[in-house]
Amino acid sequence: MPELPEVESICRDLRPVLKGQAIKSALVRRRDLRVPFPKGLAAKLAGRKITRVARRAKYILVHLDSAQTLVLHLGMSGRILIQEEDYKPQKHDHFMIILEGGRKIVFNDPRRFGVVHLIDEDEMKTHSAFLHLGPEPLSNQFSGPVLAAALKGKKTAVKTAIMDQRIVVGVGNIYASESLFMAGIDPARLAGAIRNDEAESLAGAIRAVLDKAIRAGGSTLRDYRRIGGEAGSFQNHFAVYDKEGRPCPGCICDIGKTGGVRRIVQGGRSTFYCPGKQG
DNA sequence: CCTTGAACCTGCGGGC
DNA sequence: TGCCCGCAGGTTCAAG
Repeated sequence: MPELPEVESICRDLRPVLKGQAIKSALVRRRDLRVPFPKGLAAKLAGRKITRVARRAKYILVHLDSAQTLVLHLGMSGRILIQEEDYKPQKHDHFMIILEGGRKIVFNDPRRFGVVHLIDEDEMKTHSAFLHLGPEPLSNQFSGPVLAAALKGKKTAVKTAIMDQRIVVGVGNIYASESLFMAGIDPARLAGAIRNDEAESLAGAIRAVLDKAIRAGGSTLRDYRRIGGEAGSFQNHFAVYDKEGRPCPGCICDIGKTGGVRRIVQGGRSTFYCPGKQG
């Protein structure tokens, strides 16, 4: 489900709700998601105060006054929803934090590809989840030259490469297709064959697409919601994702000839592109 | 080291 | 109606 824009939107929504709040209790309703819940999680959260909420890659970071950080990953279908005191757990509500005052922060994830860690503050760089992450695309750590260097020598398709979290974080299946369209690059091109000027354009496109998507509150296809249950709206602005057979925006190609937006499978994932603009 | 493909899990929509 | 298939915003692990 969530790529960087969705996770960032959730963090921004969560920040004013959680910052400075004390945790009354927590409820763990099954022993694992993709990996087991941390041992003694509920006991370690009870009584803690939340100091700040941040994001790294597709992880939500809830910093606590115990010099520990609650790390949440939403996998494909995860949601975080704010509920009031009288809320009763529903299907796939696996984990819940109850704040002083009664509000509940609910982690719901049908497919259970999500992850919850509790790590020491000083593990932020050494923990296996963060060890091999690439640069944040919206930071000044990321640029055309940085991307060009990371793609150099890679034998995978450029589309697969920009979804590799070691190259750049936060880009998933939707925004990979959208960024390559904006940059006018054929997704099947070999990463190692991307020229410097193309890497420059692609880096800019990644930033622009992610930024626009954040401002739209992310993309809602099925599972993703804001913390109040509202949908994002960037799905209304997709150029190519899930648009097979349709013309791309402002298309000048002969649809009768090209067949419009094309869908291919790369690394087991759907890729959408315009054969005219990205040929 | 690198690359690829399968696996993890539930739900939904389409075709028969 | 029911069943089977393919498909879905991600990551990890084994095998080549």
